[in-house]
Amino acid sequence: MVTIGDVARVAGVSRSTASYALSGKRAITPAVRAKVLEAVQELGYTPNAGARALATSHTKVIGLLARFLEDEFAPAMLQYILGVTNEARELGYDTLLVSEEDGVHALERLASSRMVDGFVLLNVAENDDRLGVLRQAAQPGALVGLPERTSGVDVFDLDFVGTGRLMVDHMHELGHRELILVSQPQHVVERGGAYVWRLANAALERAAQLGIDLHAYFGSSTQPSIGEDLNRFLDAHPDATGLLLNNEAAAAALPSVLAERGLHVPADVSVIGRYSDDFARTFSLPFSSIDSAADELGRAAVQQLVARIEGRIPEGARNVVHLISPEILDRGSTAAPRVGS
Amino acid sequence: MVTIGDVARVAGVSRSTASYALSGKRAITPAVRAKVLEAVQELGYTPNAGARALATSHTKVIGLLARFLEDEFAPAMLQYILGVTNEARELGYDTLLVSEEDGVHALERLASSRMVDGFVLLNVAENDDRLGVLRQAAQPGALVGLPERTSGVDVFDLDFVGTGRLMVDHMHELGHRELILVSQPQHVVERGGAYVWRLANAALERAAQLGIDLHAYFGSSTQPSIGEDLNRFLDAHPDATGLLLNNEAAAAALPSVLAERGLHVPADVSVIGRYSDDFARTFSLPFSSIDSAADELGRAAVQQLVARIEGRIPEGARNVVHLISPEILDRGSTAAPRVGS
DNA sequence: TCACATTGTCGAACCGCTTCGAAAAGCAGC
DNA sequence: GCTGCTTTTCGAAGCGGTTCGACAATGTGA
Repeated sequence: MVTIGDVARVAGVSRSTASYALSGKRAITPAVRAKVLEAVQELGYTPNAGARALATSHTKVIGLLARFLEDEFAPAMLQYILGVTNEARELGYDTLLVSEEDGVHALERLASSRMVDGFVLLNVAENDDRLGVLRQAAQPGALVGLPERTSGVDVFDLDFVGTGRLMVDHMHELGHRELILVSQPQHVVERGGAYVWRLANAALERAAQLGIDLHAYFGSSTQPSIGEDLNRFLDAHPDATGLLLNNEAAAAALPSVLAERGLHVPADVSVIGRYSDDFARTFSLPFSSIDSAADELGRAAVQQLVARIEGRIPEGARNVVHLISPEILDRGSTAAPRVGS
Repeated sequence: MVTIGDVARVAGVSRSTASYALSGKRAITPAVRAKVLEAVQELGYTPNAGARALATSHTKVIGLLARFLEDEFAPAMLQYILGVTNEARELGYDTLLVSEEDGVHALERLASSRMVDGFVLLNVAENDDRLGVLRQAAQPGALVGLPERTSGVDVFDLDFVGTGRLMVDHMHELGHRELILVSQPQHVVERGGAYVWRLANAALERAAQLGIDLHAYFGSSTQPSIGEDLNRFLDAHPDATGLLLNNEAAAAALPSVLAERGLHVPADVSVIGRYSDDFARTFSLPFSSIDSAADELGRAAVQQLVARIEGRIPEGARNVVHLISPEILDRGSTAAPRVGS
C-alpha cells in the first residue's frame, strides 16, 4: 500500500509538505507542488479513507436508513434511494445503505461508531422511533417524510394535504359530485405511513366543504386482491364518476379492471393518481397523476444534509420543513362526468 | 466522544488491557473484564470505526456496485440490493451502495482508498469493464451475473441457458409446436445484458433440436410500447400457441393485451415467464414463471465474499461459479394447445 | 525455599493522515 | 551585511484503536 510517506520520499519533501501540497491549505511553491503531484501519479497514491477519517473526524459518507413497510409498494422506494445516492456522489459523498429492520439500533450503531457524517431517513412515520436517537446523535439528519414533531431535523416531503385537496378540487371543477378514494392498505397506516391518512383526511375535508360525496377506502397492495377491492368499491358506488388513487398497486391494476367492466377513461369514469412518473412510464398508466417527486425529495434532503455537515448552515438556523407542492401531470384521464349518469 | 482511553481510566486499567478485555484476544481476569465492561456501560463507549479500520485494515463494509442499464426494468434491481444488504448485516457488515454511472471509477476509488473489505457487483455484463479493475484490487469480489471470463472472482447467477431450455422443453412436453419468445429490449443486450441472448440462444437451439418453431423478439421495456409490440408479435404468428417471456414489462402488460384480444390463458395460449416472485405477487401475473432468485443470489454472493474476506477460503482455492437451476413455479398458465388451432 | 512456568497486565509502537508551532529560507530596506 | 518581515518547509504530536514484547504476579514441583 502506498502512503503519503512514500509520496513525500519520492518527491523529496516532508510528509506534511506533501499533505499541504495536496490539500492546498498552506502555500506551497509551484515547483514543489509539481514534484509532489508527479510522485502521486507515479506511485498511484490514494489517501487511506480510514486514516483520513480518524484525523479529520469526517468520513465523507452519509447513512441512508430505508424502511420497508410490509404491504407497501417496495419498488417506489428505489427512486428515493437513487436520488439520494446520486446526489450524494455528486457532492463528494458515498452512501451507506441500511435496510435493517431495527432502524433505531442501526442509527445508534452508525452514529456512535462515527461511520457516517450524517443521516437521511426514508419513509419517516408520524411518530418515528428513530427520531429520538437522531436528535441525540452528533451528526445531523434529514428526513424524507413528515413526522409529527420536526424539531432538530430537516424535513422534505410531498405536500400530501395539498395533494388530497388538489385531487378533490380538480374533480369538483370538472363537475364530479361523487368520488371514490383508494388508499394504501390499512396495514401501512398502522405501521406509521402518515402520508396515507394525511391525504385521505384532507380530501374528505375538502369534499365535505364542496358538498362532494367522497368514499374513502383502504385497498390491498398486491394482485389479485386489489383488483377484487376495486370491483367491490365500484359495485358499492355505481353513481361515482371519479376515482382518486393513493395506491400504486391500484393504479397498476385499474386498467384491466376497467376493461373487464367495459368502462372507458375518461368518458365513463375520471381517474387521477399519486405515484412516481417512473412508475407511470413503466406500466400502462394512462392516468393523470401527481408525481411523488421521489428523486427530487431524495436530492433535496442530501443537499440540505451536506450543507449542514459542512457547516454552511449557521448553527442556530431553524430547521427546514420543505413540502413540495403537488402538480397534476395531465394524461387526459379526467373530464366532465357523463351527463345523467 | 468517549474513547477506549476513557474506559481504561474509569476501569482503572491500561488501554491495552481494556482492548483485550473487549476483544478477548488475550486472557483477562474475570474481575478485571467485569470492571471494563461496567465502564463501557457507564460511559456508553463504542469503538471508532475509522480508528479501528486504520489499525486492523478491516472496515467491515462491503461495496455494492449497482448498474442501471437504460431500458432495463429498474425495480427488479431492488430485490438484489436488499438480498445483499440484509445478508451483509447478518454477517456483521455494512453496505456502501454505489449507483455511479462510471463503475470503473467507483471501483478504483473505493478499492484504493480502502473504504471497503470487498465488492459485490450487480448486473455484470459479458465483458464487464469493471472486472479488470476488480482483478487488480486488493479486495476480493463476488459477482451477480455471469461474464465471459470468470477467473479471479466468484460468480453467482441464474442459469439462463438452462432457463431457456426449460421453457422450451416444458412447452414441448405439453404439445406446443410454435412459440414466441419476448426478450428484453435490444438496447439492454447491446449494453452488455448477456443473460438476454444467453436465454434466447439456448431456447432457439433447443427448439431447433425439438423441431419447434420459435420466433424470438426483442420487446420494449415500457408501456405502452410493449403492449403494441406484443400485439404485433401475436398478429405475425397467429398459429403460435405459447409465449415465453424474458421481459418484466411484457409480463406486466400481457394480461390486458390478452383481454383485449379475447384470449384466455391457458385455454387459448400458454404463457411462461422469467421474473422475480415478488414482482409476480405485486402485479396481476397469473403466469407460471421461473424465479430470478434475486434475493438468493444476492445473499449467496455476500456469503462467499465474506468467507473470502475473513480468510475462511484457502488462498489457492478455485473461484466459485454458481448457477442456480431454474425451477418452474406453476401458476397454471400452461396447458396442451387447443386442438386444431 | 528456589528455579521455572504460566497467566495476566502494561508500556510503547504503529496504522496513515492532518495540523500546529517553529525553524529555515528568501527577500526587502537600510 | 545586517535586521526584520514573509513565505515556505519541516518535525512532532495527535486522532483512537490494536498488538507485540516485556514485566509482574501468581502457581507449580523439586
